[in-house]
Amino acid sequence: MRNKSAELTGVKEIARRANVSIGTVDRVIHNRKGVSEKTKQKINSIIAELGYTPNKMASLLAQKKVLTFAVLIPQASRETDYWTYPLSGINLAHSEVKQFGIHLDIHFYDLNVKASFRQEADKLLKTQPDGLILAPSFVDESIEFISKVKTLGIPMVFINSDIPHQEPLSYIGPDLFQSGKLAAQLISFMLVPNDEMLVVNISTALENDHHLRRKELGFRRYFEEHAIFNKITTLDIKETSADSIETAFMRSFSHHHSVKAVFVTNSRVSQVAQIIKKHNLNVLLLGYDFLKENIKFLSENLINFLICQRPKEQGYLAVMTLYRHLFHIGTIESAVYMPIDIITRENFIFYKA
Amino acid sequence: MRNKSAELTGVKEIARRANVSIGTVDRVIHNRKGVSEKTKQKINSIIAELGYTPNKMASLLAQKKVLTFAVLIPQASRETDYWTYPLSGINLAHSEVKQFGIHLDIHFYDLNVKASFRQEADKLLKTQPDGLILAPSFVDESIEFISKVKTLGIPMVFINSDIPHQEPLSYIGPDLFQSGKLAAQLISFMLVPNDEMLVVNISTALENDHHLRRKELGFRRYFEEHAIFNKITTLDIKETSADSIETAFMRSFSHHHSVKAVFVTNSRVSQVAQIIKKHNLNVLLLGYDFLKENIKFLSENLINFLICQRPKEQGYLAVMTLYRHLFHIGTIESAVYMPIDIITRENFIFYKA
DNA sequence: TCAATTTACGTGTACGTACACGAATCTAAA
DNA sequence: TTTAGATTCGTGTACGTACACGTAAATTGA
Repeated sequence: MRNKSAELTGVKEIARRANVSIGTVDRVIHNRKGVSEKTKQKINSIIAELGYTPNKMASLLAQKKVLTFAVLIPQASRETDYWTYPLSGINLAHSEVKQFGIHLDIHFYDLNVKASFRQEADKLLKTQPDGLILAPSFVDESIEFISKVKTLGIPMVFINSDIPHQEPLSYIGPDLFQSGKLAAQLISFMLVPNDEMLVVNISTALENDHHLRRKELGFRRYFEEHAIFNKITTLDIKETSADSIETAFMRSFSHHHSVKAVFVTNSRVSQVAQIIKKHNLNVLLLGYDFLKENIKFLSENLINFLICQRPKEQGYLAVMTLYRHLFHIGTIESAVYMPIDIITRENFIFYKA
Repeated sequence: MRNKSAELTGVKEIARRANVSIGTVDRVIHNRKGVSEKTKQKINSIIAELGYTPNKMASLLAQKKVLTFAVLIPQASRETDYWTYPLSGINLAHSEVKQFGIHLDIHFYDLNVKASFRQEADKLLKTQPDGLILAPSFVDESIEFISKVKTLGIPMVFINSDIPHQEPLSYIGPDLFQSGKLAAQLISFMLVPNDEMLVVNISTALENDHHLRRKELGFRRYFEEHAIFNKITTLDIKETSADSIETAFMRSFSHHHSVKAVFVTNSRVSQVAQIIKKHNLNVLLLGYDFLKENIKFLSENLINFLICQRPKEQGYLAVMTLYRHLFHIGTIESAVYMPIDIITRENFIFYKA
């Protein structure tokens, strides 16, 4: 006898108090049928009285449960290694939970090829995963996919971007509008009357630029709210080759004589930094994301601020959220907006992307 | 037979391959004596070959292990509720790991009473904890305590501040010097020639002000490195009553006619904000920590930047680090420097302190 | 060489839960 | 009353590991 006293818990004790066997208690706990209403109530009341919570370790052990989480996110590309960060967060989390029998089934799609999303999504569904982590970059394709997932009853977590009215288990990612406001505030500190600003949205025609719009809206809102009337010009660039960007940017820049600050609404800010360096322009430059290229220009002082929303932590939290949901650990928040981090030359070395 | 095939792992399989019983394998795994060198080597090589890792669930279940983590941190006080944040992180982590048999034994000391540290430290040691989380605010007292802890072989994590040459399992907290540099950079954006700056260190005589010095050093270093020669004045205030601070601050302020920015090196920045509000002064104000009072002034635009180092996450990580250490999950880094977060009026609502 | 140790190993039970199987009781139709 | 069928419940084994206990083999001393 290992534990002398205090055998206050466990199905055995419940069974003893209810004058039934542990099998019956087990049935009640898992709402299986085959128990009379009377004994079920009796057992439930004892469970409540004892504040019984099942021993996870024993439960997992007995179940020999192996859960598979499917992941569907963009492939990191030559253009940007952004998605390596969420991926590393996902892998980190996995390394912590795999001992509890959790497997990962990771699928990548190409941000430039919508068909690849469909293809991987279908492939993924066939494996019947127990949970899904999705970066819903393509809106229509995602909605179609999500409806299938929902009918299968697979819990789902969105990361990086949300899609309205889809109600996943949880959304983990940024609040785009607010991050635009923050960019505006940072610039506003250094603004004097008559300074102009440039908002640069760079994306291929294929990509959904909804994200960028939200940021720009937040950016402009800030100045409205604070009654700051410096001129803001928007520059949309739909062709992402270096030359195209340079041509478009320099044309716009030459039209506006007192541009003091440039706000690039996504991680392509390094391409603008390159141009600024080449033409030796004197402007404040703000952009997004902790990417190698961006950090390079940040440390050269060509980019002044990077706004970042913990891509690695997003991946980590996504896995942990599914894990916690399926193992009934704690409560799950339906949306986790990541902190909006400000990265500068002085703090980037401590940033854990 | 639940698992049809793939019985590739587990002590049983090891035992089978080595032609021994699981008892012998068990002895080898736990380096217990009573195994011949030959079979030990054989078993070890099979373990290596199989890449065997013990099933934590089964192991914990069999051990019926209950681990106690002792925590020794300052009591949150009227002056500052800072320590409620690390505490909440500790509790959050606990809620996630208590199902694995981890208990917490939390002790608080009074930052104004050194004796309370000693007292609680002694009390704590008597309970023979399996791990310790320590905020070593008082240097000498901590060193004495730490040596006792070390002789007992109790793994230990420091949070919030470090003590050199003590080599805990891990240090989790800020890099003070670097955060001072960041403050300097933020100010430098808005600086014009002849602007002056004020560095304000507020602490009781009892407290160790080593922290504040490190930040000030970083702050000054930034300007040196960038060859910026605006005047910086240091103001040390050793009496923390509101009146004393106001008198000292206003005296200094009136001596320097073009103070553009004030850098308060700890969380007492709200007291300075109060003065600035009262006297309607027009200066940039930077300080530390996500406290209610500070946030109030931040949203009133009286404080412009708060530097924050995730106190909640520090507590969370401390518990998780001990947990992971004792359960042999992953590898433990000897120092985890928290990201240096910049909090402004526009992003504070998303900050998870 | 034989007993007394020591060394080396095997066996059995326990941890708390899950679940298959089967036994007992009850209900209702013949 | 008999019996088929449903309902309600108990029993046994398994999950992978830890550890106490017991036993066989090797070693030592005389």
